[in-house]
Amino acid sequence: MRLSTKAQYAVRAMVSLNLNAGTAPVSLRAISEWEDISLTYLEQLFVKLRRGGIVDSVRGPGGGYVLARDAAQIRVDEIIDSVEESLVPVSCMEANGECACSSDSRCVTHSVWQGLGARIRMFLASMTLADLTAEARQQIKINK
Amino acid sequence: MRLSTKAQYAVRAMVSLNLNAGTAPVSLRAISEWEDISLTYLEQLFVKLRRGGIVDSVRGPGGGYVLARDAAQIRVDEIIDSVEESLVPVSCMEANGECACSSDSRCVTHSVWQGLGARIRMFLASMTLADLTAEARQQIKINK
DNA sequence: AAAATAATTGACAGTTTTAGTCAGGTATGA
DNA sequence: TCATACCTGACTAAAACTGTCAATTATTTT
Repeated sequence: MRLSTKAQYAVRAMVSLNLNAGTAPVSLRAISEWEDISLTYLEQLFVKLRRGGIVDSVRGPGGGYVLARDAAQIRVDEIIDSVEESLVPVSCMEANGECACSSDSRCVTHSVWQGLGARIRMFLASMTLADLTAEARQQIKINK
Repeated sequence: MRLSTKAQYAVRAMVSLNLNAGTAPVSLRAISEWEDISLTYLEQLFVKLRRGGIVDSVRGPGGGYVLARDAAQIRVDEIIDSVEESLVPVSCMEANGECACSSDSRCVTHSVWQGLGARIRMFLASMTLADLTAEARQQIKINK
């Protein structure tokens, strides 16, 4: 029941992006240094985040990435969805909650996984990037 | 964010065991046939379930496995713990909630994972084997 | 126009985990 | 003692994870 580092990195990178968002776009190189994540790996993640409508890219010198919309409108589950990490706990079950199993007893236990998946989704959908960023600012202030 | 098949199989096998529990112990061979799970794989799982205090084994001819205590006293999270599937969503975090990370921003996102882990645990701890078995009986009745 | 910057893409590879199988050994009841 | 059933450890094929590398395209600055 592990969340992949891909998902963890994506969320961290997004917090970092928002923390350092000024008037100018933020380059992946900068995030790479701040967060100590491989630049090329970040590139992979941000391609997906862009396709997912989470960020917009700005090309050329001084370019980088900016939030596609307000941080308060970006939910954590959207970030994880974008990098293609399934939040459904079992493989045979689709995002809509349907299942293609034959065995009876198997589908009984499925109600458990289905309920679990719904809780996970609900929790991650209840948090926005703005929440996390505010928490991060608080944390940094304490550590000073 | 997948639950391993190990955990899924363990829960299914426990439901099957409880469904078919009479006066005699239930053999793994029987569960293997009912649930279409490899016998040797089941053996691996039940060694751990026994060590986890979920089931007791009865050796010799006519032997098999029985519940170590009443089904209503066996929580789903205990079953999953027994087969050694971590319910904590990130690797650096221990079951106690502590984390050994250095980066500040990383630990900010950790509060998210920590909260998520707690929800998962809470949900799975709220369900007992008796609940699942009752649900299974209901399901079987409907399908008839 | 040229150069520099930065995003974009696709192929590839090492490592780890998963999901089992296989070959035996050990304890128990009939 | 013999069949049954549990117990153990080693082993393996396949998949997923976690990146790296090389090359390309687009944009802005000089």
